[in-house]
Amino acid sequence: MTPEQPTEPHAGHTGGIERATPVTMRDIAQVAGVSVATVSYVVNDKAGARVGADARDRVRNAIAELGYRPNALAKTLVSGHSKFIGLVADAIATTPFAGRIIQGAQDEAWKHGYVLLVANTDGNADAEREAISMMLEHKVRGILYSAWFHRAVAVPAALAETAAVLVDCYSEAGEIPAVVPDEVQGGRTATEMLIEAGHRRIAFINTTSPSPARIGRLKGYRDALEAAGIEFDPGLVHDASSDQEGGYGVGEKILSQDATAVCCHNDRVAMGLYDAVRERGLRIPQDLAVVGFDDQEVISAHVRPPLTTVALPHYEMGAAAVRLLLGIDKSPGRDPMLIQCPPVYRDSV
Amino acid sequence: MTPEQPTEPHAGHTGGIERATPVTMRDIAQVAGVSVATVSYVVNDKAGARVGADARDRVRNAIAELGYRPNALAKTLVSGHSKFIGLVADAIATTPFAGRIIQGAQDEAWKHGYVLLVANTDGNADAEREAISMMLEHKVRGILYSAWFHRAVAVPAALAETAAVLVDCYSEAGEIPAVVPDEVQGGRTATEMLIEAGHRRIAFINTTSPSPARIGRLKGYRDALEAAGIEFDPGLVHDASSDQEGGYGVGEKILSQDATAVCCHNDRVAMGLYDAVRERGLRIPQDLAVVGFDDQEVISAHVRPPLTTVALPHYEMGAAAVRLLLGIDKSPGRDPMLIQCPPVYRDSV
DNA sequence: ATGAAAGCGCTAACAC
DNA sequence: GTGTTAGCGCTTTCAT
Repeated sequence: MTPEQPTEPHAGHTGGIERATPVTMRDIAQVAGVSVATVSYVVNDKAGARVGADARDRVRNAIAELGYRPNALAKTLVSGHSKFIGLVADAIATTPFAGRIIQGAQDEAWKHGYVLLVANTDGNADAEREAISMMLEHKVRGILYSAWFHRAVAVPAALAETAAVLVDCYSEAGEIPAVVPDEVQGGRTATEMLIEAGHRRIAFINTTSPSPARIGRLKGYRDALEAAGIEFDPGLVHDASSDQEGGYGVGEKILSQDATAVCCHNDRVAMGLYDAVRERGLRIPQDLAVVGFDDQEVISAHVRPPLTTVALPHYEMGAAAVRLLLGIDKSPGRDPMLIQCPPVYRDSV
Repeated sequence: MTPEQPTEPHAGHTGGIERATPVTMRDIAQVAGVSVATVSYVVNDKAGARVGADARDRVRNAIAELGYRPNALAKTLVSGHSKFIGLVADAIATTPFAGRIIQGAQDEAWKHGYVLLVANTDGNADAEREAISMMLEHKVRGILYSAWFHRAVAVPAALAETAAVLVDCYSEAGEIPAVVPDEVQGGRTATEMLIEAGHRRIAFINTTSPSPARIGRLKGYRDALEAAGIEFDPGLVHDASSDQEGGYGVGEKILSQDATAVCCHNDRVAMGLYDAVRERGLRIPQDLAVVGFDDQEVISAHVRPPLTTVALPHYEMGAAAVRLLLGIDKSPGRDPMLIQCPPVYRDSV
């Protein structure tokens, strides 16, 4: 050990729970009696790098002995690009939905050697700016900007500084690629499940808030009706807030009609409707067939009877967004990429 | 512009959605006609660095003009420590719980200038090893290892290589600091809400799976009973699976007893119990008062009547873990740090 | 008040 | 086959 090579490496962090001992390539080189270049070659299994078997072994041993970990940050400095993908979300915790986007993105990113840098912003513009700025400073490969429910968003200007993909949201201008659920297909699928079960008088509970879901799912409903030769009856379409209370509230109106089935805006609405139906001593699906939307598992899989529904493809959107970002999938031009909402068959139809 | 300074910066990434133009400190220095050292000083507002007002202005202008962003990675290389905190989760998407841990951790980390590197492992040991390894290579300040429900875990060996804190789980050996919910206090609080409402015959639905929750909450229940001078009746304690089906299943048994109130293992159990109660034409809370546990908002806030419950402090656990990791809070020795489970008053009591 | 230069850990020419 | 060396973008002494 030469005197210039201090035994004591740089002091560890102070405060908090501690750790020290950063073992570097130089340390390995020294112990193995080779140059850092050689160490680099064996660490990276460099193709076309001719390293002697003995040297290779000595390096391997030294690595095992000293517990060497390559410094990904230094690597990044050299190569110019990091293995980070940023994900800015407006509400990680509110619903399991954001979680599924994160998981889809993370799994797909992982496959390609990338890691997720996540930031929650609660929709706060300042937090958003800061988050994006921090990601940019960390030289992310790109940024996924996600919303927890499908809607148009005002894209933060800083996003233009890097590759970006919108997840479960889109920019009206269409300047940034987006991945969103196929609401129309979802609405159609939900309705078809009912039609296939023989229903002809199918009510539709729509949300009161203007959104792609409101427009798209209704269109899907009408498309399905039309395809089945069933005439659309506007009287069967009801607006309600998109939660349990909303579903419970329109229950009476629907039950007083001659509908035999209902498409609900989402699972929560269906859950409220269940209560209304039960209160009147009626049964699902015998007296009224119900289909939900979202496949919010805590609800749909466990109400009585378990709810037949259509799943919102959050996981797939996260994954697709990463593929788009990485150039593995091709962007479908200026229009958002539509992800299918698959049917989930349970017992309410 | 000297010939050695190519106008065209390093080629951007290829494939995927592109971006280029990494503006460096050298570019700024050149444009501002100063040295990189000076640029560094003004960028970091270095205390005690004497920079002329004119030079400072020129640098500022150049930064604005060229759109310079400091390279956080290079900074890290120099300083030795990064601003990353790793978060390894076993199930980001399954429940909103993991999301709340992430959010708590991320908010607290953010406050101290740290960013979260998240990895999902689905409980897969290989994925876990890889995730931790990747975090170590990125020289994280420390790692948060979290479970989505409170339990003992086998701590991956690699965790020993860095600062680590367990979240919503603990190691039997106690070698790593942990942050967990105070199950006993939670059980006591739940029971007290009932006692305060005048109930004396209080049933308790426990989970069938062995866990700190199973043991702790029951103890809290008994503590509360004892403190109120109510004798513990083992016949009032029922085991059931910890979901809606479980709650529904024990409903009949409980209703056939003379209990006037029930502590449920969690909100899902309570939701199932609601169904059983309703089926018999009984009302909550008039005929039976119910308290849940977890405060799983989609359920608790929206069943009819809204459920009085006790919240699992996921957000706080995430935040506390970060504070522990950073040395802002002190670790309570070998025992896990207990986080309070606060009561949430709604209408089922 | 400002600049030159060393060096953080690593990769990739290019020597030998 | 293996070593030397020049950076990657930045911070920080130490001169000037």
